[in-house]
Amino acid sequence: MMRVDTVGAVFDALADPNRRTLIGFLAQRDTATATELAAELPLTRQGIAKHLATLKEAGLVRRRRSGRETRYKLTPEPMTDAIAWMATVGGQWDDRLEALRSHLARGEH
Amino acid sequence: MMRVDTVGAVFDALADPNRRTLIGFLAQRDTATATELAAELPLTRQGIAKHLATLKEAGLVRRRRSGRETRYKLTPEPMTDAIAWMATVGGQWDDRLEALRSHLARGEH
DNA sequence: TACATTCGCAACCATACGGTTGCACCTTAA
DNA sequence: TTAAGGTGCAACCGTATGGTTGCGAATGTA
Repeated sequence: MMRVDTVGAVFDALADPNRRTLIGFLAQRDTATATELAAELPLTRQGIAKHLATLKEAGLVRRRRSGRETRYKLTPEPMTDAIAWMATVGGQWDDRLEALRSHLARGEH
Repeated sequence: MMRVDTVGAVFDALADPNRRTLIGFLAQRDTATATELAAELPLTRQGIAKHLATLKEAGLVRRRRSGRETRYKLTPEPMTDAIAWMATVGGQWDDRLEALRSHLARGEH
């Protein structure tokens, strides 16, 4: 379920280093299960599952059950909202961010 | 003092809604003191000061003492690092982020 | 059927964190 | 010199959060 405060949820999700590591793994492997990811980090499967839950809460990941395993996939679209927020507040102070803001505003997608 | 893990510090700083509000205020007022900002939020001056401290820890704000007051100014440059991280991990999955990544990689700084 | 995987839920624990109050220190103005 | 405004530091408190263990339920395999 997508939260109301997308930007807040995204920043909150990305604030944890383990979660950022998980995102890094998911960026390479297309899809993974909690048990698979637990083999890569010094965390229990349950710990991984919790992190994946908050990532899903932020809309950064999609769960799909297939048989007896649930596979997670990265869905980084909500990041653009967070980026847009940063470009907005920082745009008038930083040239690079202003360039970014106008770039996003130009709607080149 | 600028932290080693810039990206982590930035996400951590932006994860708190009150801190995002503070950044919003600083984006409009150029510079402000903790007591001034305390008048805008339902927080004590000390609470504001703490938040400003973590913002400074992330390099998002600059402190400058002038007489008996210390004024804070927004320095959003570190946000570009955070944006770059998102564009990198999300680039291969999201066209908008990929466009952003290549935009940043084109070296417009 | 029986057994092994894989998962989700719940309880639990320690620590980090947001927020407050209290107070001492420095700077400006009377 | 006294008083007031503005800060910073430290102690303190409650809750949120990262992390664990334990266990029952569902799915796949021998």
